[in-house]
Amino acid sequence: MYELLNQRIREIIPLTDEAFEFCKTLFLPKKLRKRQYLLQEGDVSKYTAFVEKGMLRTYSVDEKGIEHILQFSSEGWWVSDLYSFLTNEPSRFNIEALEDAELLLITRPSWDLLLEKVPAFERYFRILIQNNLIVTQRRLMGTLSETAEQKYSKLIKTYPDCLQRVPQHMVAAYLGITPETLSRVRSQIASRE
Amino acid sequence: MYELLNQRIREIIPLTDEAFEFCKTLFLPKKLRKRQYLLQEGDVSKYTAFVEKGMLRTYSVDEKGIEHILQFSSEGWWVSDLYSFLTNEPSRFNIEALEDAELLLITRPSWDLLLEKVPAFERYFRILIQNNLIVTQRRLMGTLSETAEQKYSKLIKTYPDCLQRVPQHMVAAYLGITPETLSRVRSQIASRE
DNA sequence: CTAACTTTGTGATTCAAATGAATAAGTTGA
DNA sequence: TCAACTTATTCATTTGAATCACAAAGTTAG
Repeated sequence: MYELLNQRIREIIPLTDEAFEFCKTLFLPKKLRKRQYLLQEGDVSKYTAFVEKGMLRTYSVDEKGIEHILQFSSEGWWVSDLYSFLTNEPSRFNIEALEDAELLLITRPSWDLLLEKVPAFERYFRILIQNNLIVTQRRLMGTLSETAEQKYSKLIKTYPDCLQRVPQHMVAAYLGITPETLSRVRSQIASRE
Repeated sequence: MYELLNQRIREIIPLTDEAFEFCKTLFLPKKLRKRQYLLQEGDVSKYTAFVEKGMLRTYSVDEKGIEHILQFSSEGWWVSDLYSFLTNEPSRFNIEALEDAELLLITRPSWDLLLEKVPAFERYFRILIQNNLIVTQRRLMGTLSETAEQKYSKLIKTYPDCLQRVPQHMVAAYLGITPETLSRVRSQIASRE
């Protein structure tokens, strides 16, 4: 436990052992069974979580009852509803474990303390959020310009592993297409080879 | 000049006058005429710009030649292609002045220096990027779940001023719909009142 | 001032993907 | 172990928005 967290942080910022020991004290280990929720719509996102093991999805449900997936989070990634975590407003998102998962949770007060006591973490989170912004901007532009097939093709190139672990109808909910369309796209691609 | 920058920074982080004086030395004032480009596709984004005056758009052109607008930037906002600025890779975006504009430019080396000498700026940019990520995530989810009319209605609620300054076909390119569809949506909304 | 260009609005037609419906295979748990 | 649920596929039909085409009003530069 904590090895992956340690490793991921040190890939981005240098950190003394002492600082990491302090960091560790702020996290709360938590296990989730498949289909358990880290966050449900209407609740406040009390924690930001680092994923040690497992796979989660962050999704919202629109007025027609259709689910839309914001992101999948596997080992080494962070997950929360940033807006709710920062403002204490109720979240519009659900965060659900798709596999049994092991998480490290940090509360808002602990997170503030971490940023205050170890200012290098301002840089760490700035870079993390920056990278997230870049991929989200790209996904947004792709959503506006690409066909269903192009979106799927790009996804299998970028995250081939994710598709092995996630059911197809959730991949469709991530791409913003119906499961039927995804099924058709896949069979078309397959027939061309 | 610099008053707006000063004000916007101090809304988010406290800063000594000395630190702001240093900060000022790192920026290069630049005027753009309407239709001039700050960045063109294929070039590296050498600068991040703070908008003192005017309105710009950041857009990309897809393989069919259709323009898609990532963002509009008016007074008090920052603009650049973050990815290109950080990696020195050629940009896929164009940044164009929609009105005569006054900018404050900062290069990557100066930006690094600013972060190094005044670490509070790590926090400033972290918060800035964080807010940008939140609105981009919302826009992405809206793109996946909303109809053309819902997207437009939300936009006029959120940025009513922007619509006064930007031609309709660019609003359409921002929403990811055609100018014809936008025209129809507008007349439908108007006829309902 | 006016010709060229930009911007907005409407109509007819087309198209990609959604919807609705049915089936079958795979998985889960009592 | 077998019923209940989940998942993936394939069909016919519908639909929201794109595309094509044109007109008219507004703006700009020489």
